[in-house]
Amino acid sequence: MADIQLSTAGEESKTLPAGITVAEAVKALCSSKERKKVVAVRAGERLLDMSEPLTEGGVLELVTKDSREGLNILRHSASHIMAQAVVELYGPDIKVAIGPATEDGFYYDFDRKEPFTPDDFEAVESRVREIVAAALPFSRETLSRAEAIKFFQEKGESYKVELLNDIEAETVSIYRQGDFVDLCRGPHIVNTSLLQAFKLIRIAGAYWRGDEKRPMLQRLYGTAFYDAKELKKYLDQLEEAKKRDHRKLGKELELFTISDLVGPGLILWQPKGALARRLIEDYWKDEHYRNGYELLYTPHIAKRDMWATSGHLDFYVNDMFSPMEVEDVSYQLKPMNCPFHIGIYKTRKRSYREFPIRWCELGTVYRFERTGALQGLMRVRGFTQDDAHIFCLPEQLEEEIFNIIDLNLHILKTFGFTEYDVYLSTRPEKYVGSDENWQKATEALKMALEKKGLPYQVDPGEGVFYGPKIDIKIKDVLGRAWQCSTIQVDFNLPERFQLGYTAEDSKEHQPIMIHRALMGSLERFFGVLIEHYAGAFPLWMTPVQAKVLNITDAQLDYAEKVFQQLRMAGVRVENDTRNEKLNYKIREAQLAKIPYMVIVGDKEKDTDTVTVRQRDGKNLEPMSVAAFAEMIREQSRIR
RNA sequence: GCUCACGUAGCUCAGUAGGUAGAGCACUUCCUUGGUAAGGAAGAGGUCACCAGUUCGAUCCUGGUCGUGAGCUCCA
Repeated sequence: MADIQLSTAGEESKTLPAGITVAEAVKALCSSKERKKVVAVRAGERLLDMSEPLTEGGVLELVTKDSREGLNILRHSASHIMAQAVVELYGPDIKVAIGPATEDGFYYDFDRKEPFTPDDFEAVESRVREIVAAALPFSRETLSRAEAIKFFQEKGESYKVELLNDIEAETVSIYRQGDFVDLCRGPHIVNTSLLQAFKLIRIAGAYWRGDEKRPMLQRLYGTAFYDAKELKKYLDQLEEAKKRDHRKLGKELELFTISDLVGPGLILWQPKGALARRLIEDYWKDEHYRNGYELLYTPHIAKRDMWATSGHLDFYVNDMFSPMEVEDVSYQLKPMNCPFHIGIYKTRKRSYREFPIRWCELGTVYRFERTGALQGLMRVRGFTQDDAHIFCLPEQLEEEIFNIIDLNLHILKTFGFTEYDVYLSTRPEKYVGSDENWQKATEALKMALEKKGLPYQVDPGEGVFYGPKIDIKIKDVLGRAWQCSTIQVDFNLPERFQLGYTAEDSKEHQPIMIHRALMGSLERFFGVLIEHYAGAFPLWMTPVQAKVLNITDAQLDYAEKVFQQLRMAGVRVENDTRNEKLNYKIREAQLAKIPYMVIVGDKEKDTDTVTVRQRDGKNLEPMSVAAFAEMIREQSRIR
């Protein structure tokens, strides 16, 4: 065979014999240190196993263990190994479906009559370890689609046959390790011994191909890393996330509750949570006032006819609560605030001179969610949107978007979120509005993002049917992403409600409408905040800033005086005058994550001072009550 | 909604070859007046989620309902 020219990215090419395997090529091209980290290579579009022969010259892009892709390869292989273990353990009456790598691990779906139990974990894990110890090579074979269909049909693997029927290519690949054979594009690790750090995480049901009309399969989730330390880090992070779970902290800190009395997905804000929410709302309102918004209030129900006009009955009924009859008229609990704001817009004729009109509302909406979807504060049936609608001229669109992004990032920053993923969603298949408008609006969103210098990803076709949108997913302190902010251009509602304004030409035109929410849902955002701060809120939004702790009953009167003085100075303060030891009181205040403990004993009483213990356990120098109040005021200022 | 698991005092959890229950914390009272993460004692508190069935008898077994969790689906 002839020679071919191969090189790795950025290096000089070498002449090597055609038909050489990837492993041999890598050996020839890379240092031994580099070589150890390589698990596959990318040649053009394709990822290649180490064992694949190279017949054409070109540039090989190394896929290393420390890359995302390299990790995905390991995890994908891990799913095959787990499937092998399961098939070997639970016999021939089990069918395998699919087993890809995911964001933080992998899964494999099985069709098996008996449910897996946590006890099976042990068995599967130890079987996996045996397979790993056996260092079985992953071998790749290619065959025609027809051959593959025949092969899997004979094995009774009907899911694989179905997959094959949907594949268009005439040649497919299968991978074999030991006696386990799976339809797979690859690539895979060289042999099973590379799987050194793995763990089964959980069992769950999953529909075949995500379709609830099709059979429910059993999905085993696991995760894998090249390095045991990485696995430990991941498991520790899961542990940490569990500690921060807003449902757990919400209960412990008495922030919110969900009661059987009231119903699932409906949030009861307890005094401390309600206070934190008020502080968030006040901040939000102030910030909006400063940015030229006007505040609105609108009701929770409206005539069903309105929802017919708005189009919600056509495209949103499944997410709405059932209607109610009032004096023979049908009313509807609101799933969105927009039509109400339109009701206010339509109170009189509007002039272009008024634009942009910026109206905001903390509007509580109700959406029907299937019981299985509900989750703490994160997914509920009644929630408050920090909503706003901006009515503007086409030429104002870009600047308005820019201003919204600006305000958005500013507010997120105040809550400690400075990292985000930004997505621009473009026109979906089903849409309303003219192509020209879509293009203009998408362009305006894009320009605003670029002017702001925000890196973003385009989500083609993911826009809402009525207009393109920007979504901002914030990253919390554990690096988890939460979708909160959304900015959407709407061509639909102005048309449906026949909105107009008189332009310079004294003719009627249709305004552009922007919907946007920054925190998204106050409930969910609060949930994210609880987890982000692990319940230890910053001073400005913590419900209790300080707690007065007296040492003995001898200081009861002084403690009361200090407490009153702080309260009058605007400090959110509590007074713990119970007949308990200081240690005990400190422990409780600490667990309640109160930023400052104000300790008053005889020493303080005699000198008219307080000793302040911080949440981090450090003591401040004794100071006057006035000085402490001033310190709190200073530190509570939002920058 | 679907699959699996779970549902015992305010909270965290024990428990019972099926004979109507227990701990720690919290709560109340008393003793103690103690300087930086739990002082001691006593008391009160539960139709063991709800409804049916099996049984002489069910918190425990069976079925259903409701709720919770993990996913699927969906999304603020």
